Amino acid sequence: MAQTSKYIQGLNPAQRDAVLQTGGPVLVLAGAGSGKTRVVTQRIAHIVSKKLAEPSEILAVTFTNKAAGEMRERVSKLIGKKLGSEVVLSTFHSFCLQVLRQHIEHLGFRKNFTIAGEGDAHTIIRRVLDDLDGVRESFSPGAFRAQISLAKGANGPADIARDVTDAEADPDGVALQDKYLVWLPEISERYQSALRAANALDFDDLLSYVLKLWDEHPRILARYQKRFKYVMVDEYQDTNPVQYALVRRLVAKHENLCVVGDDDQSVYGWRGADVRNILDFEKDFSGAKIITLGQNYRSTKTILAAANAVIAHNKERRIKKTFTQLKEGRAIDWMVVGDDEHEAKLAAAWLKNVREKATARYSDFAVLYRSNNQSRAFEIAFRNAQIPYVVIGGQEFFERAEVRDIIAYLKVLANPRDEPSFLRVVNMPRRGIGDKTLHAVHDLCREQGLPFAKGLALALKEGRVSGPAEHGVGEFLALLTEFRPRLRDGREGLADLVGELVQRIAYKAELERTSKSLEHAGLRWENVEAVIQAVEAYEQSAANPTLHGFLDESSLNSDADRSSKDERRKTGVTLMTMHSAKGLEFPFVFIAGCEEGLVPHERSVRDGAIEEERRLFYVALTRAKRHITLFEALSRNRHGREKMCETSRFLSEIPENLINKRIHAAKDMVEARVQPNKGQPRPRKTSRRAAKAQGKLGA
DNA sequence: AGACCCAGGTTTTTT
DNA sequence: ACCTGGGTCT
Repeated sequence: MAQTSKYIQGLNPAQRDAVLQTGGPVLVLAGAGSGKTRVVTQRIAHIVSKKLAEPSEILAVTFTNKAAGEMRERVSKLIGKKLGSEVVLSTFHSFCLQVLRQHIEHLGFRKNFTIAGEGDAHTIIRRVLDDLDGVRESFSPGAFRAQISLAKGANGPADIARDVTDAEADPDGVALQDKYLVWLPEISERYQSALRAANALDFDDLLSYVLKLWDEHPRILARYQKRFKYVMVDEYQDTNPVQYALVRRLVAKHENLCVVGDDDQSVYGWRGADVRNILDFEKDFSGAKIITLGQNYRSTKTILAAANAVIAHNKERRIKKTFTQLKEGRAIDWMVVGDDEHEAKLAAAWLKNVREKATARYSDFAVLYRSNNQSRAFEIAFRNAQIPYVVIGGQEFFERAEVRDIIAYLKVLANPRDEPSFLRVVNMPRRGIGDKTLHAVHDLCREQGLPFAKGLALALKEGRVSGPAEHGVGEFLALLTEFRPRLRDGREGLADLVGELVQRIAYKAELERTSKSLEHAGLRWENVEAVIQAVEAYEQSAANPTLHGFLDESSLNSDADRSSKDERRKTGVTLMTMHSAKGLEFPFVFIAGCEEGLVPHERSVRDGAIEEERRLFYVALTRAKRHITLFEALSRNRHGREKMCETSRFLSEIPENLINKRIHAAKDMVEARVQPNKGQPRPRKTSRRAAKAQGKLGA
């Protein structure tokens, strides 16, 4: 140990290599459960302790705030709180936001720009489509939004242009659903200029504008290159082309780049992640060292063998051997059930059974499914069986209408040009300001390049606002003029001010007026109170709290709910999608809906994305430490129709000796299965009832 | 402005 | 089945 760092103790040889290999580009291929986070954190500690760099000269990038938080905690445990806090450890987006808060004026934005969330982006696109004849009727805003985001993450507008030229060159070759590509450049351009006019950036802009900044201002880039002697990227298989380009620029000087990831766990291709980044690493960074962390510390031999066998069917991958020294464990159980209801009921009974036999806690179990709507049956069954549970996913806190209302007020106060936010609050609560007034003001602003609030004031002064709107406009302007300086000068508490603002607009009364029931209004009011609490929490934690600081944090932290969910996860069964399960582990994992159409999903089959679906199934399997139960339904309620299902192809890829198949469904249904589509027509109810009756025998 | 009705769509999610 | 969004009527 004489000359090695104390931070390599207790590591296996591969992990040690990864920690010690600090110079030059390194790819750490970290199989599931191979102690990846441990390697990254110890590597940072090693660099600091060997004085290879100051903590502030190390940049570690993750994808989620949660991952960043956990990593910071673990680094702090190793090198102390003070040094730990100096390491630049953040998500791609928050790192880029910091860069832009300093330099955005080079790109023609004002320093007080706001971030347009998904809701804002949607609103802008809707308005863009309204201005274009005939587009709104044929296409939904969502399709454009998704496509624009993809293009911006891919390589900027150039990619859109190329797609469209292809489409125009061969109009007949374009599938009907791709016809909207023709509209894309126009809409994309209008969307971008609307954002620019609003002095706002969407999430993709945060990244691509940093790239632009660095490319147009090499001296700014040089400062960052010089500062960050060591750069690490977690979950590298999830990076998109823009993120790849950012990393590439940043490390061009020192070339001390360490990326960590697992190509077999790349499940975000549909949102722009490019597996080639990890597959081609040594081509992109010459002289790269590749270190494989193959030892799995999580799962039994059975589970790992099953997962390995499944993933071996993929062609596009780096072959890596993963192994475990843990014991054999119990065979995987494969439950064949009648339908989705039966699936959930059997799962509940089976769960209780396993919990008792293994003296496990509810929190040791997770139910994983492909799509969120599958949670419903489990929620009902678990409630009936008195099994505590938490559903992860669904609507995010900051996307709820009442929360967005309050945030929109704050955004307008922070950035008077923020048009989507402005339009959201100008007549909320009702002030008699309708379309007529807004159109007039909008034109005025466009003519003179004024922020909305200024335009509103001018319109009022010039008598362009008439009738009931006049009073309302005056009231609204008074609100802005009063609160803007008070929020800006920082003499009063932020949370207090927000509370006062909410009072002033009589928001509680507004909720009571617009809600279906008083109870519903109460729930929504709780969310408003939660916003104020979030402001308070931010004020406590930030060194120098500002309104912008809070808005930035809440934009980039849409999962403010997360901590409360994490708390509840400690007491109950976790219900979530396979995607959200990535990075987590549970002693007992139930995988629901192992059928063609769900895993792999029918749309992925159509798009030819089978390998990604297989990786998703692999992720699901490798979440389990002790035991997996697979559920397969013979028929399933899809969009209100009962449909016969076929077994997921992935189940046949698991060696038979690792599986214990049990048929719980009614015999006649199993027989009907032999010829799935030609089976004699049978009233749906009958088979359902049969399945239910049989369900009681389960477990 | 708000209630009501019909049509369409429906994977995965973070920032 | 269920939710959203848009259009229409009061």
